[in-house]
Amino acid sequence: MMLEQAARQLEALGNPTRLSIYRILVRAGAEGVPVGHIQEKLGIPASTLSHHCKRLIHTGLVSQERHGTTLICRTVYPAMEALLGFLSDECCVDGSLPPGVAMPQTLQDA
Amino acid sequence: MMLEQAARQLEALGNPTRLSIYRILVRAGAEGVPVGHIQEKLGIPASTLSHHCKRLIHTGLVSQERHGTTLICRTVYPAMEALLGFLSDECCVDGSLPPGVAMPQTLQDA
DNA sequence: AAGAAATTTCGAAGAATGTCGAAATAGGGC
DNA sequence: GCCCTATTTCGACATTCTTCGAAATTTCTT
Repeated sequence: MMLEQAARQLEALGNPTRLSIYRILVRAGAEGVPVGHIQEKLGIPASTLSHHCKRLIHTGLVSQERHGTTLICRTVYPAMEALLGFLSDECCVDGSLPPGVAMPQTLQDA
Repeated sequence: MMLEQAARQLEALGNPTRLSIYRILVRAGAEGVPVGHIQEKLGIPASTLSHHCKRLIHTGLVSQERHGTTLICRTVYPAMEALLGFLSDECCVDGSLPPGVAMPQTLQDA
């Protein structure tokens, strides 16, 4: 059930705070970002941040590495690529639309 | 805040049942799929399915069209592309990894 | 207009989330 | 060993999900 895994990761990203964290990490690249820096940028309590980080880590989208007293978070790119791949393959997109698709209609809300 | 919108859509996809629904719709293409057919495939109560469909529709990822007594659901491809675009741009991936990324490490769990 | 078919809306109940402060842990430096 | 910094863990509480049956709605058919 690859779908279960994908759902867990999508759910993890489906929270404004966690998506913000993830974006910060992706943009930081291989260097990674100390938890403390993320906290400064987001301005949220450490306990809340820690909770969200744990959730991201648990799904395999993010990894952590200790450097002295600071914990550095990093995007796990293969995981991200796998997720995007799932959405593109299992669910298509990438230009090769599924059989019968005729360049769809627009719609924006929420 | 494009991020808010993306988070809402990711959250919508971050549920196994809804991701299954979405996958069925994407694979069906422009034809779309009647709610009843989705119910048969998933084998869940109509009220539950209706609830999940509403959620997907509310985020703009899915649209509905009436055909007599049946309601046909369809993927809103532009929305999907926008979401994938957000993940690829705001968060990169597509080969053009962010500054400093050196082809990452592996990691799978959860 | 009556009846049947396809879905949605309406509660309700239990499970899972999101947040936050206080207290506990891990690592380094003196 | 003690203190300081960086984070996590531990409740706790309010909010939002998830599910489902029963009843209401919409539309077509006769």
